[in-house]
Amino acid sequence: MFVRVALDHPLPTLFDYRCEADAAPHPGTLVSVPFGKRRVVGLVCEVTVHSDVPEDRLRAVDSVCTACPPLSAQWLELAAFAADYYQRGLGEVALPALPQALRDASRWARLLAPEERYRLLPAGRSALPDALPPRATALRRLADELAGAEFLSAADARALHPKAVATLDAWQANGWVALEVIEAGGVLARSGPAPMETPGDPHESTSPSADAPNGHAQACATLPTLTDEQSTAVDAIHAAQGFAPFLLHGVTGSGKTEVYLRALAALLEADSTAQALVLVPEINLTPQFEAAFRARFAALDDYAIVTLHSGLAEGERARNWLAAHTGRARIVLGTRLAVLASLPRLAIICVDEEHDPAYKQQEGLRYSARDLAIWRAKQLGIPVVLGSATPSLESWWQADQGRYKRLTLARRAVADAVLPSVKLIDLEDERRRGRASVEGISGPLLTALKARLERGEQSLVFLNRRGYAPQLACDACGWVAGCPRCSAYVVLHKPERALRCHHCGWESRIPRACPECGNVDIAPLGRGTQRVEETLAKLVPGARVLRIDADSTRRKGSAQALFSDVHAGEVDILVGTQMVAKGHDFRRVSLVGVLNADTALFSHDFRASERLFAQLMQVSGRAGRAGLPGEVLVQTRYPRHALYHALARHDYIGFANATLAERRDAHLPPFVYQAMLRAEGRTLEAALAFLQQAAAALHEIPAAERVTVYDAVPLTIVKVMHVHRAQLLIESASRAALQTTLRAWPPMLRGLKGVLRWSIEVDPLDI
DNA sequence: AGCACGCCGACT
DNA sequence: GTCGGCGTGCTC
Repeated sequence: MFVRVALDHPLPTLFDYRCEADAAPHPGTLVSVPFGKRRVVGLVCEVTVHSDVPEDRLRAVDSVCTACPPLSAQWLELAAFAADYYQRGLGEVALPALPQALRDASRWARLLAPEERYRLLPAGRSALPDALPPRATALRRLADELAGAEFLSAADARALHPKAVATLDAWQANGWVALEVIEAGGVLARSGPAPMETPGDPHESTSPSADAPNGHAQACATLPTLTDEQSTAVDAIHAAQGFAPFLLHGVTGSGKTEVYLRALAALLEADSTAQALVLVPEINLTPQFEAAFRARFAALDDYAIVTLHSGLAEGERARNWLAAHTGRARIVLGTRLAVLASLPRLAIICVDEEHDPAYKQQEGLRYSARDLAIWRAKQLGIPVVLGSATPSLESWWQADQGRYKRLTLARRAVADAVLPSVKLIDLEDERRRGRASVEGISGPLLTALKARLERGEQSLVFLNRRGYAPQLACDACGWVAGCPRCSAYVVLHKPERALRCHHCGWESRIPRACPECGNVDIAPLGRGTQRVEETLAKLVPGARVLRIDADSTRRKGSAQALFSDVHAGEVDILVGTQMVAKGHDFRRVSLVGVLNADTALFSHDFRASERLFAQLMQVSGRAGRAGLPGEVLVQTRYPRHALYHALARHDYIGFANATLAERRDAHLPPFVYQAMLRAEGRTLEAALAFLQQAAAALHEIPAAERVTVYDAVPLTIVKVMHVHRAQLLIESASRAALQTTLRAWPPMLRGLKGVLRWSIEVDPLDI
């Protein structure tokens, strides 16, 4: 017997291996096979009695993974669709979709072994670390690890200190920690009391059901009353038969989450094995959703609700993935990678903030999790709910065409909560009146910030640029600090006293003088979050200013801690990048200030304004969610720009319709379909030459007659890590013509030389 | 993608 | 005389 195996490898072919006839694995099974000099894990796609590969070149399957039941035919079909659509090999799609632990044959046995882990109990949280001798650094580190994560596995503890497990057993005797044993397949046995809600959890104080005792019946008693709009939406989803895509267009704070919760509850109650998939755009949003889902579905056990995202430890990711795969998990909550999870009983998919660009994977297989979610729903004949206050124009257009059913939540769900008032601060006008901004903060914004501080309300200042200043420049000769590996300026990071390249991570110390002319008067140019944080601490005396961005949340779990501080009211002014704009339910924020948004208005990227509008609507939506009157102040030099006018009127529909009309006239997506060929070469010339040959090769593809081919151009950041990059855009009004062309292209491209790497991206977001 | 083989410049 | 640069080619 032979098996045809998909491997994570750029060639799109399957590889044949011999196997024993009586032990032939089913399709969908993981196997370990010899490949060249290595052993790799592959996925069995077919079992046959014949192979075209000469006998002497065939090798035998090494071992078969029994820890994991075979992936279903439907899942293989999903992987095959994604591979075909995004022009990759099946193995390149299927294997990276699996948790790393499953791709390492030496760990298969341990996945079956029961796992022990320790969880810090409230008693331990208050007793530790004061009970420890001040110099017991190893013990303190152990306590820190426990406090910093939900739990600590015995293996991790042992890695920390050889005697850690003995210490943990002693702490367990004290009632400080609980030992949990997870049997294979995810059965949880506890040795201590059930863990309490962690203090500082955002939902403990705000969600009435969080305080309810366990049990579904009790939780039901405290369900929030639905608005008429929410009821209509829930009823429509509930009544859906078969494949039913919904576009849930709900203004910020209109209670889209409640609609997901009700839609899920109906399906999960009707079928005790049904599974639901809920996607969120950012890891940071999973804790808040997880808390809401656990509170609502308290009757389900711990493993019935699992998260899947790249922030999980490998072991936990494997366990959660297996829980989904075996059907034990009823609700899977995750980021884009969760769309490729194996869910044998999937009955509904919700995609929250469906417009968010984060759903587009930007390396490796560049898939759109939202688009794959819709494909999965269609494959299975189930409902899919796309929620957003600012739907992507693609989805909005689908709804216009009647292909998605539109559900509208036009009002905020909390009684008395209305949409915030949006005011534009004309920076030119301020300057003309002699009221210059101080360090980028205009007078009206400063006044508003001080007023909120006096009233004990919180403010959020949004600026989509991290670091201290985007450039460090010399006044005398015009030198600007650049990255030696990339064609980009380096960003000044003041707390770390470093210059850092945001494209490759290169870092250096801040020079004392200009390396070109020796002038010591080099100065930061422009503003990032660090600089604004510093400025606000100076300008608003007494305010507790907190910055949340990719730099301040680099350490694992720190984002959650920072957000908890905001929810607990320990922060007066929150400064942040888009990280703070998305989805968070800040109850005490009544003012949102937007700095420096104008740059996106005149971008060459035709999607820049759509992104900016969505981002500003999102961040505006953080204000006034709990009934406080909310105010949004946008600093701009173009107060008459149509985008800002639509923002001030909260007029997504007007913006969407106008922008769609422009796109139609300009023959841009969603009215054409696009694909991008990118090439990386040692020189720009090599990359461009490759793309020109690639464009010429299109003449040999008949379907390409209906495809428009643009000129090869360098990327905006031409050089990253000493590699030069260029791209070639092709598009067609016919999806089929584009797909046929794309299928024929890679074999030709593989024959071309002179380039380090090339890749095709279908439906690119960044042009 | 890895990982080999293979052919030309700076070091013990 | 070797170590090691990355160009080319193969993996059932």
